[in-house]
Amino acid sequence: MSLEHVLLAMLGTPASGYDLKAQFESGVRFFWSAEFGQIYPTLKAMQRKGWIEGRSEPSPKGPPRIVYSRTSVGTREFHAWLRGGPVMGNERFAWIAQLIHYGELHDLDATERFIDELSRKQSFVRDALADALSGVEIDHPQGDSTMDDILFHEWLALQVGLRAIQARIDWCEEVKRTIHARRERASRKVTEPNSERNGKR
Amino acid sequence: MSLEHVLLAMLGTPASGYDLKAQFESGVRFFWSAEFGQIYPTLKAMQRKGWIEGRSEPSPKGPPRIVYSRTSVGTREFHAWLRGGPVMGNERFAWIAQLIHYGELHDLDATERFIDELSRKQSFVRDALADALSGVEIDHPQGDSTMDDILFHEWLALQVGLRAIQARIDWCEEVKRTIHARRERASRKVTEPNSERNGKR
DNA sequence: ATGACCATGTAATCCGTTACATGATTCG
DNA sequence: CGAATCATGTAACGGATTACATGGTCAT
Repeated sequence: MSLEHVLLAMLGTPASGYDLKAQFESGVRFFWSAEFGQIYPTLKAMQRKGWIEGRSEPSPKGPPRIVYSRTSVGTREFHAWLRGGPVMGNERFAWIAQLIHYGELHDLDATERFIDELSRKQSFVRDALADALSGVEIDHPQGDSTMDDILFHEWLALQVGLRAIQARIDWCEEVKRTIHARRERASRKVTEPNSERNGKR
Repeated sequence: MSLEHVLLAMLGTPASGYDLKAQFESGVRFFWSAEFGQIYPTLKAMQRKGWIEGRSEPSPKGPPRIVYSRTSVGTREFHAWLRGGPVMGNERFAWIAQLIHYGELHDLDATERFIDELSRKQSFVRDALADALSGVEIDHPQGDSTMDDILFHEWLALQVGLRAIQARIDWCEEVKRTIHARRERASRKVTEPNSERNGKR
């Protein structure tokens, strides 16, 4: 289970389940997320395994918090997870599966709307990532040489996230132009039916 | 549930559960996949809803096949799914979560090995995607103008998949250079301790 | 006092993987 | 004969989402 290891990673500095959820919402959310319904039971399971330990602390607002921290066993487990090499999940891209079959609609306008919405949705994520990245880069205008190891790796992760999403957005813009040209050709075929021959197979 | 809709999309041409699994293995596998254990029960559920209907056909090799095809109800459901706009799942990238926390190891060699393996794994997928794409493009050297709607959209999907993965591979290569420079600086700090002052925060 | 936020938790449900069971055909 | 491929299915398990329950504080 990867969630256990992701939480273990975040518990390098002690935090409660509530804190961890908040961290998912702000920043890590682009790469991973989880709901309370999964977080709380998982933390208990990790505690049973001896990877983390929790102590109850009074909270100024609301009920007492349970703040978890990694044990030495947990730290060893976490480092083993890192050194085990990249964990590549079977990612599922429903929107690409949709696009593959969009041709069945024979409606280029619909395809364009689809690409437009895709572009807009991804731009939101891109903007958030770009903000996070520039937050790091204004503090370190000479690049990574002034960053410590922790920040350097966080910066790398932000970079690769931004690159991949920007590549998809660029592709969206390019496809819009391709669609315009294709629609041009299609309408010319209708208005001038005595041209060569239409490309239907 | 997206799997139902993905199967529905694929059943534009009739197929058995076994056929659908084979389609996942070859091509669609980069964007979506499913196991028999999920495919067969899902097909039955879709049949109960009236989205598809199956008829048993004798098979030359092995037991009789159940070939499913979309009903008109299923086709309407499928088109509604397409027109509902891009379905963006909460993608989970465990390897980015790993990378974020890799700084804790304070071991640049380990980071480099991680990036190397990431690059190699992704290159496999890239090569397969590139092959599929060139298969389309050697039949259509003038670009999309000679493709019908179906092929055009399949070509778009292959393109965006390739672009995104290539962006990540390019980033890997760039990071390797960054790491070399960083290691250079780190070793110089050790051999010439009387330089400016080291960048630890 | 109403709603927003703090904080933890359980239960129902669903999605997905793995393992297993069955049995026919074909090729070496 | 044994292995590979064809073909369908069930059961057990694990992972993830959603909904619900509880109850405190704080600001409007």
